[in-house]
Amino acid sequence: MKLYPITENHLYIKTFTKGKRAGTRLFSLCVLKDYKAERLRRANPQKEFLNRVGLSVGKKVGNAVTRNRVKRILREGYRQVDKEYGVRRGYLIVIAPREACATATSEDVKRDLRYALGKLGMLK
RNA sequence: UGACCGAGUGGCGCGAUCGCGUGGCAUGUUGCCGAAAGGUAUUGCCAUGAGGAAAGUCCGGGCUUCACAGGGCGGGAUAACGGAUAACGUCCGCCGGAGGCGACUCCCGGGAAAGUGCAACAGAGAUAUACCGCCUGCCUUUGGCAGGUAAGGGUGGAAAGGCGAGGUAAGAGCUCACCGAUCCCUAUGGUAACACAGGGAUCCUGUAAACCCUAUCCGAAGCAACACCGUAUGCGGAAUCGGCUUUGCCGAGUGCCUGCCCGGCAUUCUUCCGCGGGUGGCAGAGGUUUUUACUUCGAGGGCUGCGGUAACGUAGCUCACAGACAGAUGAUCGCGGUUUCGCUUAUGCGAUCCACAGAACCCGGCUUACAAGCUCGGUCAAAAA
RNA sequence: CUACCCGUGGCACAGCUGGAUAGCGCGUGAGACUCCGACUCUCAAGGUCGCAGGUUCGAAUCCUGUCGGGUAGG
Repeated sequence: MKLYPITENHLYIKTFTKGKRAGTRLFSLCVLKDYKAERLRRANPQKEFLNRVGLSVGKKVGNAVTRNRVKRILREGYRQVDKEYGVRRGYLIVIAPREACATATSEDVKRDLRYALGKLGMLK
């Protein structure tokens, strides 16, 4: 199950302003229904709905090495949560880490992701 | 043993599971996005996948385009000397100066005698001067006026090189000896800067990291360069000329060469330019080949030999090494290593730490950041022998 | 990638070109005024001029390097 990134800036803005939010100590997470989900489903050979995940890591988090590490841990955490609990498909998900994320471990990130996604009713 | 100086190395390792980028082979769909060019998707296997600074973007080059014609002005950079190099503002050696007991370190190190500018306050006076003082003359003699003087006082960062003798009314490089500084000549050493010795001339404040002068070098822009493909529907901008002796010439306009001028090139028509898409550039370059593959070259890496004080050069062998575009290296576990701490006779056990930091066209340097650990060479001091 | 700007008391700025006093406003503290506050007035404290080196008699200012922050263009 590969992760599809969000590549357009306007989708980030739209998700932040119109989507549902859930915040934890480590990050703030926004979810919005994907209008192009049907098209993405048709492009996929399995004909499944997909989630597009965007990571908005600001310069406040740290230097380039730290920002890359935060993104890797978040992707790994999302992958494991999706594998163990199952995330509902057809949504745009934007995750904006806070500064505390720079020192967090992967266990912390996974736990917070599960909490935030569960709060928004995204888990099956 | 302690303190210190210089140079270099190093950048945690191995294994298992899950996951990611790129390339290849197979598998698989005739799907999805797009006007087109083109792009993209499933699964499996194999290969491969960040640094010494990838960073800052401070210099130099390759590469690409501009018409890779020219001249002048302007602008920028460098600054003892010799060498290395593709090139450099880099590196090596060396000279001079400064610092240190020493190993050694530091220095934007041309010209102030081409010209201009500036030097607050203090001081009489800041590039030219007479406040006190000294001397001479005159007068109406507690003193005043005129002239001479740069020795002494005081100010200042700097006051006409220092000191002694002669000289003088008093003085003064005014003259002379010695010393000092700058320049020139000769001899010796050195490729040279320069050193040392002798002779001559001059002695004139500092500042060029003020303008400037001298010598040398530099065309401009940058991979968002640029090339090719596509250009449906569009958006923005420029021009739609004039005269004559009419297949043309001249003027004018526009665009470009260049920041400006001269000079030049293109164009003047239903056409040109810019923007919006994609692929390449892009993983060193060239050649042969349908591909695979082979081979050559180089400013690539490693090892060895030779030359050179060194930077470096050269010969042989060997290796082939990331390439994205929301941006790929991570997570978990196990074993081991390193630092520190605690317990322990030792062994050992437990905890802890492992930095700075992420390629974006590519190289050579500089600068900055950096946890331990390790190696080599040298200096000084103390003690012991 | 290229071009450029700014770092000065706690805060926002001037002074830099053309070198010689570090200054203004707000804020802080004390005092005066008032029955008490506010306003106003007076006084005071508070500055390695981002850092390091250099030029100079003398550097916030000039030069070089460096650190941090920011702007514009394609």
